[in-house]
Amino acid sequence: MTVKTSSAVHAAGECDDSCAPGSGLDVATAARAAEVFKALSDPVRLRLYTRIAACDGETCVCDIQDVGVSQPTVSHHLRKLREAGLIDSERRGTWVYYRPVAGALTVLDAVRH
Amino acid sequence: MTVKTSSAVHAAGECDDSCAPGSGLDVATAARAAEVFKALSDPVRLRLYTRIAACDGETCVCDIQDVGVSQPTVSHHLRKLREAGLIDSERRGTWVYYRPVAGALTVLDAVRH
DNA sequence: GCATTGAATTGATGGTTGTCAATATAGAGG
DNA sequence: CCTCTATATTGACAACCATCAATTCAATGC
Repeated sequence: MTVKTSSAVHAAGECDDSCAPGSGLDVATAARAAEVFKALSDPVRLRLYTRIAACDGETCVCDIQDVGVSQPTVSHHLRKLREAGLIDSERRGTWVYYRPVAGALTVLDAVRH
Repeated sequence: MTVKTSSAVHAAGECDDSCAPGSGLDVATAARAAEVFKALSDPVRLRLYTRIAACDGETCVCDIQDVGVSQPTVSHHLRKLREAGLIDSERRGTWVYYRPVAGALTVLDAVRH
């Protein structure tokens, strides 16, 4: 249902559900998708992730420290991304390497309708 | 994270930037994209948006009140979505109608690769 | 005018978040 | 052993957020 002229489309105290009531995401999908969106909702975190994801291989943490925040803050954001399942880390000697988790962003397609 | 064989890839005190240093989002784009992600980072807000976006036309607020939270909270979330530029509202008589802003999600493509 | 209904705002509250300084942990190399 | 360097963790603090009850605003109808 689309247009409704300002004439009395609605009965008293009742409004027509013009659009499908079951439309939109279900609760479970919305919860999971919201987690991913939340993980990417910070500018610093977004830049960290896109830099990691831009690499086909892996990225050394030492290469992505220049994002304007302190080292502990970078570590904090990387942990958030890891907990959200967007990236994966691996220690090799002194350095730690990060790489994107394949298919982690497919949940976002649920929004593109 | 799993430990791997430690072959000395890095020289002492210096780490190779194997990936392009200019990769990832620039500061401005990241800031804008993060706003959109943040607007969609709440389960309730996500369901509200997807229900509005699922409609080709417009959606009456009265049709999307059943998301498990109180009426003021729904209004609060709709305001957030409006401030983020994702939806648009219009009052017609007693009821208020919402519709998605076209192309508001194109920013998200910056992350998909 | 008054009463009613739908939606937005206000105020308060408990919880979460981003940030940094300080500290801890882990490995490499004496 | 000890020192040095690279990440991670802890603790603290201000800012923000999601939620609801109470109230206000807007429009309709009597």
